Amino acid sequence: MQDAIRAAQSDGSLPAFDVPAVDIAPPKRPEHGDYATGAAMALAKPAKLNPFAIATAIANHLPPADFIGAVEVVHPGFINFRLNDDWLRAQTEQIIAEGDALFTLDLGAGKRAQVEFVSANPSGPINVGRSRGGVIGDTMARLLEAAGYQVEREYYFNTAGRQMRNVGNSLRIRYLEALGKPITIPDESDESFYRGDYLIDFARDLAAEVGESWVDHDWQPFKEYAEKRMFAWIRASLERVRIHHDVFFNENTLYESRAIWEVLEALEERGFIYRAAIPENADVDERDEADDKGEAVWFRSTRFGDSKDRVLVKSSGEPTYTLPDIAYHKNKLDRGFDLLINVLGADHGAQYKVVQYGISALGLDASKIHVIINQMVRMVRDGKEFKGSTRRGIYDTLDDVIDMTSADAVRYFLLARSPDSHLNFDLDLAVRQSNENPVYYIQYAHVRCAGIFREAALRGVSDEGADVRLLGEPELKFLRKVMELGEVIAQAVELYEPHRIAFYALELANAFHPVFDQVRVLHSDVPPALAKARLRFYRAAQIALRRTLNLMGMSAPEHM
RNA sequence: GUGCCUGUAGCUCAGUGGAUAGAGCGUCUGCCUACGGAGCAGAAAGUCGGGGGUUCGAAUCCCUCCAGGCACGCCA
Repeated sequence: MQDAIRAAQSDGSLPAFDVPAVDIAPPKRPEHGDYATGAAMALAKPAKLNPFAIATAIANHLPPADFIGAVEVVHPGFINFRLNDDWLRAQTEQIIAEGDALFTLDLGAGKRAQVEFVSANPSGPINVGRSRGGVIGDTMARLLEAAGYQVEREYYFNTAGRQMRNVGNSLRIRYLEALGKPITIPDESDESFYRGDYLIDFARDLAAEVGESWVDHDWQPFKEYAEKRMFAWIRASLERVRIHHDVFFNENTLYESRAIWEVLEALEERGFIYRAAIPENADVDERDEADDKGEAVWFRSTRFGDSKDRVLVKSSGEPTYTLPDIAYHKNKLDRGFDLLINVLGADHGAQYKVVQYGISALGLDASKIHVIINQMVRMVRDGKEFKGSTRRGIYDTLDDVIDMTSADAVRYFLLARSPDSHLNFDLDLAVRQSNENPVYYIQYAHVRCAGIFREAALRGVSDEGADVRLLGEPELKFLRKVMELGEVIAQAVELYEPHRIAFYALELANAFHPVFDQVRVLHSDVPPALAKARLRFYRAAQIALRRTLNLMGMSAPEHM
């Protein structure tokens, strides 16, 4: 397109103006072609010509290409393109040749990307809310791989804080309980006590393992035991939905390596640090409290537009969460990734801003870091929201939801929404309609392909030596949809919107089923040469469907 | 109160400044002597939360109001 505009300018068909980026996209209505652009309308002003004349000039200067069929210019100035039918038929062989690597792009060739997601501390089983970030992150990673990136999946966690100490203490109480020792379970108002049933199970196992030998131990070994068990559980739950991480990064290593203190020094050298009891821009209320507090170390985040400065080191000498968070992101950048993606729940969105300010304050390139903030998952049952509680037998753990539906359904449900959209997970619907949801519609398309090949094998029909030029219009319609996959991957990666693949999958299945209904392979009316060609087509279709399912981390079943 | 997110068909949600706003589910009407009917063909169903503005053109960008969610600690 841009070449055509330049060519038109150079021979005087169009006046001189800066050639803009041109959007070409499949239009909503099929009669408007396979791809269309309204670029001429946008150029009307700089070119000082009417849009139809511009569109005509561009169309006349388009460089020849074998994949372009008809080009038409339509009032008020749209240019509509149609793919060349023979080129499209030939794509059948191309799709089969590419196989499971179908539409692997070179966007990220030679580049390394890292996706950090889930990152839940091992204090309890993973819930559906966190799993949403898990599915988004893993799908993003799969899409980045398809775009050509070398991808690392990372899980960041902290086991040194109060949260895990409380888990250790809670397990210790349950352990003593399991041994029949006199103990008192803290009441509901004590939020430091973890009430989940799983700690009772852990305690029983531990008691069986070590007997009474731990009765005089403090919380520490209990914490370590719980941590080990919890991580094994979380990893196993994630594995059920085909999520795994390459690197588990312990925040503690940033303390051990003194990395956090180096970051603090660097910020200080750059003038972003001061020590005071209250922030420099404190309001009246805070001034009143000044006497009660010792001196803390502050980060001048207000220089970056933050509403207030942030404490990095408390008056007790202990760092807040913010300091290691900044150090962690510096660490990621130091590891030389070209692209860093961080999948966070909405409840961590504000904290991320401060990290971004910290990275900028260090003089590092914050533009390599991209955050996908996903909104909360609301669990709904009987039309009402509920908060999950394993103890009370109300399900919101990933395991529970998988058990009630399926791993594939969970992946699809959690993926098929814009991350910005609040997600209502209706348990009744997920359970009751598990056979009616889009997951099965998509997978069924793949199953139907598999069915054809089973039947073809029985009847001794093969696609060897097929002539794809025999394929008809219904098949071409489906191939046009397949050809959009590359653009879907590119957009999902460039916009950090992995949910796009889920909607594409539905469209692909939607394009498939009518063809299946209409285009028979193993029927007496179908001449052998045509049957071969059609079988070849279904082989390509199956590959495209499987590729799409794989990108979503879903299985491509042969039977249902 | 401030910041971020959301508001589109009965429900759950897509939608890139473009042409007549889409899908799944639900509802209604047809289609099983053809490779799996978990399917196909079709229909009904919309003040794109309200109001202004920018633009040749707005669900999309800007302002404002309304409604809902999340976050706003020397917690982690």
